[in-house]
Amino acid sequence: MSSHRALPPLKSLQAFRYAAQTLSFKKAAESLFVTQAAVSQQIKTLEQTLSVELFERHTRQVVLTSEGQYLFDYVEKAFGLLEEGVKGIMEDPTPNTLVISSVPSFSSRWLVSRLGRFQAQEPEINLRLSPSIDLSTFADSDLDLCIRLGRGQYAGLTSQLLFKEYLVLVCHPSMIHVDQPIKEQLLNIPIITDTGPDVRHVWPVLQRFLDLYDMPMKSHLHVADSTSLVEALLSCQGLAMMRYGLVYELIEKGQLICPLPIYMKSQYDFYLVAPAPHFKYQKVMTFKRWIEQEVKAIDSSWATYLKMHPEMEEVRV
Amino acid sequence: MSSHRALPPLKSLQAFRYAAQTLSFKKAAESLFVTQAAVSQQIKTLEQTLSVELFERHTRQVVLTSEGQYLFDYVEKAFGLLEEGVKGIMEDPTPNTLVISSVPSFSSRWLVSRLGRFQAQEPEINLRLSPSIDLSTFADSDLDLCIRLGRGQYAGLTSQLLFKEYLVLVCHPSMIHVDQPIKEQLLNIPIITDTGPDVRHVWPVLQRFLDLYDMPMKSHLHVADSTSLVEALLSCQGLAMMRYGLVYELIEKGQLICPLPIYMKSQYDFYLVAPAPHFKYQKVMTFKRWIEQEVKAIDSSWATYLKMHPEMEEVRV
DNA sequence: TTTATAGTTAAGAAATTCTTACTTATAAAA
DNA sequence: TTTTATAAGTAAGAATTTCTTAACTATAAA
Repeated sequence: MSSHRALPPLKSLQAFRYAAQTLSFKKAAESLFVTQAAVSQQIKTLEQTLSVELFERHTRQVVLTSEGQYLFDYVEKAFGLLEEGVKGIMEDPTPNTLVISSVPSFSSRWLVSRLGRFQAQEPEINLRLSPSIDLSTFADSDLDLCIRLGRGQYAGLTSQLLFKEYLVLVCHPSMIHVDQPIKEQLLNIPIITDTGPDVRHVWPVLQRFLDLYDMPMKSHLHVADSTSLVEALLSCQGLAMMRYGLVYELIEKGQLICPLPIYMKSQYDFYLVAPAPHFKYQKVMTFKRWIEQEVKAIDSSWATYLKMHPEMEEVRV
Repeated sequence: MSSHRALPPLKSLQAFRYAAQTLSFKKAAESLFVTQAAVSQQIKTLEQTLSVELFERHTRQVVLTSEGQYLFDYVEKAFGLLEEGVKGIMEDPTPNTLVISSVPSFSSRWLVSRLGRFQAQEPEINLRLSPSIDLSTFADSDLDLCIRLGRGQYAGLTSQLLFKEYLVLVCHPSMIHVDQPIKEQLLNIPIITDTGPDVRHVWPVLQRFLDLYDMPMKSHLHVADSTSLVEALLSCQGLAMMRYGLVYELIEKGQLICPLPIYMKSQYDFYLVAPAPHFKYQKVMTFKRWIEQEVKAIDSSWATYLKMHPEMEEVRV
C-alpha cells in the first residue's frame, strides 16, 4: 500500500484547522495573520480538492459538517504533533529560566533545601519549581524537566536514572528499648502509611520477618503525604516504610532509627524525565550535573550505612 | 499557553518527511514529483528556520542527526494522520468494489453462503471478502468495512450493532436419550471448546446448573475454530457453547439440539465497524441495508425458538 | 430602513516554491 | 591514477501558489 495519496495543499489544511477551532474564518485569519478572504479561499480550495463540503455556511457563522468534524479530529492532532515536534527541537526559548516539576515528597524532603545552593552557584539561572503535574503538559507548557518516581519508561520522553531507591523501616529511637525483645515491642507500635506505591509491602514484610503468619495488620495510621509521615515519625507516632533517600539525614543524625536489620530494593527509582532535546539545553545540562553531584551524598550515605550495619539484609516482597 | 508557535513552512516539513523516510533527497524528490534541488532547498529552509541541523551530509547519502530523528518521529506521525483523515473523507475511490473483512466464524458459518444473493441483487458491486485483519489496517489498505465481534468500542472508528448474540449449549440429538436423567448423560459427554472469548464460561455454567460444585472439568476437546467446532458437534463428539446466530439453522433443522433449557446473553455482539465516512459510501449503505435485512432472520429465529421453548431461562456468569 | 458583520469572489500583487544549469565532493570503475 | 557516475548544494529566474484589495451578498441587529 502506501501509494501516493497526495495531500491537499498543506496551507489549506492549516487554514481549515484554525477555522474549525474557532468556527470563524475571520478569527482564523487573525490567527494566521492574513486577511479573511485568504482563509475563505483556502477553505474553498480544500473543499474542492476533497470534493467535500466541510462547513455549513450560515450568516455570520459557519459550522462543521460531519465530514468537517471528522477531518478536524485528524488535522488538529496532526498539527499538534508538528508543533510539539518543532517545539522540542528548537533552541531553548528561555535559556535563563529553568522550570522543574518534582514529586512532592522529593521536593519537600530533599530538593527545596538544596536549591539555594544551586541558585548561588548559578545566579544566571532563574529557577522555578512547579508542583507535580502530568507529564503530558510538556507539550503546551514551559516545563523544562521533571523529577519522577517510576520505572523510567515514559512514552515519548527520555528519562535518566537519578538514583536507586531502598526502602527501610524507620521509627523514633525512643520507641525501642534495646534491652527488651524487639518482636513484641514492634507489635505494639502502630504502622504509619502514606499514599506512596510501596505502602502495600510494609505489612507482608514485617509479617514474614517476624513470623506473624495469619495475623492481620494491627493499628494503622494513614497520612496524606511523606512530609506528614516524617513528622509523625519524629513525634513518635509509629513505624513506617520509607525511601532511604528521603530520611537519610535524619538517620545519620540519630533522629530516626531502623529497628529491624532489613531493607528492600524499591520497585521505583527517581528519574529525570523530559523530551530528548531538553537534555541538550545548557541550563538543563547544568542542573543535571549539579543534581547528580548532590545525589551522590545519598548513595554514599547508603553505602556507609550498610558498612556500619553489616547485619542489614535485603528482603524481597 | 498555546501561544502562536508559528510552524516552519509546511512544505519544508513535508520534504523533510520524505527525505528522512528514504535518507535520500533524490528519492524524496521523486516521491514529491519535484527536482532534487527543490528538496535540498526545502531542507535548508527548514534547518534555517529551526536553526538546527537535521541531516549529517555524507557523500551520496545523508543521515539524520539526533534532532532530526526526534523531529521525524513527530512529522511522520503527523503526516500519517493527515493522510488518514483525508483518506477517510474523500469520495469513495472505488465505488464498484466493496472490501469487507469479517471474523472467520461469522464468514464461514453465515456470511459466505449468503453473499451470493447479495451479488445477484447488486451485480454492479464487485465484492471481496478479506480474512480477518487488524482494525488499524483501515489506515493504509483499501478495506471498506469490518464485521467484528466485540463491545462496539473501537478507537477512531464508528461501529453499528448488527445483532445481539445469545449463547446456548448444543449437541447432536443422538447423544441425549430423553427417557433417561439428563444430568448423568451430560456428565459423560465431552465438552468441546474453540478459541472464542466465551469458552471460559461453559464449565462454570454447567457446574452451577447441574449442581456440580467442586467437580473439575472433565474430558475436553479443543478445536481451532468455530467451523471445526460445528463439524465436531455434527459428528457427535460432544457438547459446546455456541453463538445462536452461528447454529440457528442447524437447530431449526434438528441437526443440533439444546440439551439444557438455558442460555446466556453474550458479552460480545456483532458490529459493523469502519471509519465514520465509510458509512456514507453508497456501496457500504447498500451492503448495510442488505445485511440488516438478512440478519433479521437470526433475531426472529431466536424469538421463535424462545416462544416454542418457554422453559428456556437466562443464566448469568 | 439602515447599519454592521461575516463570508464570497475576481483580479492582480506578492511571496513561495520550483526548474535549470552549474558546482562540489567522493566512491567506484577503468 | 584517472575517469566516470552519483548525490547533494547553489544561484537566478520561471512558475505556481497564496495573499490583498475591492468589490458584492446575505442577514441579524439597531
